[in-house]
This record gives sequence, C-alpha cells and structure tokens, in this order.
Amino acid sequence: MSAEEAIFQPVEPVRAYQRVAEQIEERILSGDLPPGSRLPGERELVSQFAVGRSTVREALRVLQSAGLVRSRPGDPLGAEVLGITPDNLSRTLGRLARSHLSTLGELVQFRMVLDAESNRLAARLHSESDLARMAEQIERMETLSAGEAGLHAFSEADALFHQAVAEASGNSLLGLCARAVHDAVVEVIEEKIAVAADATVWMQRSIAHHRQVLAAIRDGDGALAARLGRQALYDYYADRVEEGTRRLLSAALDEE
Amino acid sequence: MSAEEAIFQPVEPVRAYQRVAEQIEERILSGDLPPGSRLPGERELVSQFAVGRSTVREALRVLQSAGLVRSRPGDPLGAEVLGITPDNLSRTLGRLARSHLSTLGELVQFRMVLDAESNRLAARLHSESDLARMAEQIERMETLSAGEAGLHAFSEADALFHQAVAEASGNSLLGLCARAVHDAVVEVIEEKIAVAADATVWMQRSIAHHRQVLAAIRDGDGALAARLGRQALYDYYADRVEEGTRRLLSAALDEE
DNA sequence: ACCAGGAGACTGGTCAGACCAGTTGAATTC
DNA sequence: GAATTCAACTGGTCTGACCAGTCTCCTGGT
Repeated sequence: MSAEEAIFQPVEPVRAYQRVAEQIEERILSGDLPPGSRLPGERELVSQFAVGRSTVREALRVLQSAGLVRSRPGDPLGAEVLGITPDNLSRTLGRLARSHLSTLGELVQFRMVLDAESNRLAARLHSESDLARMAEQIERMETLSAGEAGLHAFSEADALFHQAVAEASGNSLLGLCARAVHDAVVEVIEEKIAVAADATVWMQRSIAHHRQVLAAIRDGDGALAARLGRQALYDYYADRVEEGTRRLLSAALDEE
Repeated sequence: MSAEEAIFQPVEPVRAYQRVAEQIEERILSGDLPPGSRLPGERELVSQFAVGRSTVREALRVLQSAGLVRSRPGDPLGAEVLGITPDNLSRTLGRLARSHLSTLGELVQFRMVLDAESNRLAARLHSESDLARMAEQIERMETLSAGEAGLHAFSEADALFHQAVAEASGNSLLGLCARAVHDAVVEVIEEKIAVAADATVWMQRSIAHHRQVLAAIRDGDGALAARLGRQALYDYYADRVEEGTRRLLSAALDEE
C-alpha cells in the first residue's frame, strides 16, 4: 500500500435541524410527498420528530430556501410541497455570476454553447408537436410586436420558444440551465434591453432569427441551427461584455 | 393598448429573516465581507438587526444552506464567510436529477455536450501552463494506476484533468456545471465503477483517452477534442442508461 | 331556506429567556 | 516556563408566549 489508508472517517456533528431536513427532503425527492401535497403543521412535526419548534423551523427554512416547500402564515394545511423548480438553479448561478467568480462574458459564452447544442439536438430529435409549439411562440411574438404590449411579454414568448426547443431536444436539463443562465445575465446587466425607439426594430430582427432557427430545426439541419443560435447571441452581446472576455465569445462562435 | 396593464405589483409579505438574510448576502456578494472574514456573533446580530435570535438564526440557516457561511459551535469569532463554491450547484443539480425530472440519459447527454464544448474551447484558447497542468494530471493517473491506490484517487485526478481543461477554456462555469453533473451521475448510479478485475484495464484505457484529448487540444484541433470527449462518455455510459434514452446519447454523439 | 357576519380555533412568524455542550484564552498551579 | 483549571463566551436546542393572519363553523337576520 503506497500510503497508509485511514480506516476511520472523521465524524462531524450532525445538527438536529439537518436530520429533520434530510428526512423531509428524502420523502419529497423519493416521490413520497408529491408536489402539491402538504406537510403536517409545525407543531405536529415537533411531536413527530421529538424536537423543539425552532429546530423544526430551521429545517423548514432550509427546505424552503432550497425551493422544496413553501409556507404561508395561517395556512391550516401546513407547508406546501413544491415540485423541483429551476428557480433555485437560477439563483445559484446568479450568485456565482455576481461573485466575480464568473464574468458576463463567461455567462454569455455558456449560453452560446447551451443554446447552440440545444438547437442542434432539437434538429435531430424533434417531433411534429414540438415544431408546432415553436411556431406558436413565434406567432405570439408577432402579435406582441404588432400590439403595444411590453417588451417583457415579448421576452417571455422568447423564453418559451427556447424552452420548446429544449424540450424537443429531449433534455430538460439543457433548457433549465439555459434559462437559469439567461436569468443570471439579465440580473447582471440591468438589461433595459433597448430603448423604446429600437424596440420595434429589435423585435422584428428577433422574429426573423427565430424563424430561421425553426426552419433549420424542421429541416434537420443541426449545424445551421446551432450556428444561428450562437450568432444571434454573439451579435447581441458582443459589445456589451467586458473588454477582456470578448475573445471567449469569438472562440465559441465558429464551429471549427 | 391591447391589454390593460396593471399598474401596481402585488405586494407579498417579506419575512423578517428574509430581510436579515438579504442584507448579509448583499454584503457578502458585494465583496464587503470577503471569504474568510467573520460575521458577528448571533447575539450581536440580534442587537444590530433589532430582531429576535430565532429570526437571526433562521437567516443564518438560509445563508448556510446556500453555502455562503459556515458556523461552528463555540466559535467566539462568529460564522465564517465562505467563498462561492460549486458545491451548492452540485446539490441543486443532484436534486433535479433525483426528482425523475431528469433521467440518467439526460444527465449523460448533458455531460457529453459540456465536456465536448469544453474540450473544443480549450483547444482554441489554451495556454502553455494549462497544457502543463493537464499533462501533470495524466502523469498522476499513471502513477496511481501503477500503484495500488484506490479508484477514488484515480477519479479525483480525472476530475482535476477536466477542471484544467475547463479553466483552459476560459469558462469556469463550464467546468463547474460539468463537475456538478458528474457528481449527480455518480449519485444516481452507485457507480461501483467497475469491479477490481476490470479496474486496471479501465484505467489504462482512460489514460490513453486523456492522452488523445490532450494531444488534440495541444494541436488546436477543437473538433477532434470535442469528438473524443463525447465518444468516451458514450462508450462508457451507452449501455448503462435507461433503455428509452439511449437515442439521446446517440443524437449527442455525432457532430453532424 | 339562504346568506352575511362574527366568534373561536387554528396557523405560521416572532420574541424572550433559559439551559447545554463545546471552545477559547487567561489565570492559576506545579 | 509548562501544564492545568476555570470562567466567559459561543452556537444549538428547548420552552412558552404573543401576534397577525386564515379557516371553519355557528349564529342571526332576511
């Protein structure tokens, strides 16, 4: 044996609230407590776990900050079990982004990779209903750009389009991450996307872009779909990222 | 206006512990409280925030479960501020993976995408020191495979190699996510990687694979590096994922 | 018979005070 | 001077209390 193997693991103290949280989390993740179901009230949990209320509350706080449950004062049904949502992932990524640990350039580069691969896979694996959903979102964008609805609604349709693409790719994780990174980017730059003057032009260009992507996906041309996705992000963000990180975007731009 | 815009936002109650947690988080993320620094003791926070101790503790619990601080009983210096670590991202992704919301196939497919793009970017952007670090890890793998060290140490070197690649790509996020997904995969399948008999063969093959990747990156051949990364994951996992999701891997396999 | 309104029994959010076990560092002892 | 002891902390937990909501159900008026 090259190195003396330690037989015993260092034992670290396990807090009471941790064990409570773990038990509940286990039940949730195992499907025992499906989304929408209710936890017992805090006082009931107190007696079931045989701990103090503060302990139970700290455990619930942990679960709540993990997005697993939600509680509402006065609710006689107890805390509500939530499905796993990407919100928490967004927040985590957002923190990562804020803490200079990753730059805006990195975020955008990451999005370029995710969107491009999402598109590529969607081109290969899409079903008819996927295509229909994408087309539907594009139509919604048109309606919204014609009316005077806010940019916010337009962005929402945009996001839904990308979600449809991600679902078509068969990989919800891709979509979730892309969405989370998108949110993180929005949080980093305040993204007053464009002043009202440019808004119309921008929306038109965006719609045209999405049409191209949809066409490429429909044709099964993954390479084109991927390139389109990358290029759009590059065009939009290239002159907004930090000076030093533009090379990241360029590198992510061309396929080879 | 096509739809009546609501002028007022719905106001949701903000809990006291939330505001406490937000204030502290803000100070940490803004760099005001750098990693390694200490928070005041709980009783001190109680008087600064003018709330009860349970409120302060619930706030600290939230921050702790977000990986921002760590506290130790009896520590007269107060809770320690941690840097942003990818651990939390791993846990979040792990939960996502466990909650049938994403399958093993999706996880592996995601890894294929991340690793491949990581390799491709590294081929384009690497520096000499990056290459040196990768080579170093490969050497370590050789040493470990020769000796009788556990597979665990070998895997660690493997992970460090991938981390070096990710750093070379200039995008720490890619590496972080790849690592998180890797951990999630490990958690899902118990990954008794291979029985001792196969271990040696497997390690040799793994080393050969990493050599190829390193060579491709050194040559700046991004396409090859990407293909190698994808192929290795496919070979390893193709017959371990659920029956229905193998097509995901195949789809992610070929570039076009 | 029906519905509005109110009383009461809950809920979660917060606070105050207490105790315990563990850590620390200075005072004490050898 | 080095080892030991001790007192003053710390965070972790428990208890019991109060508040402001929310729900249920019962009541009283129409």
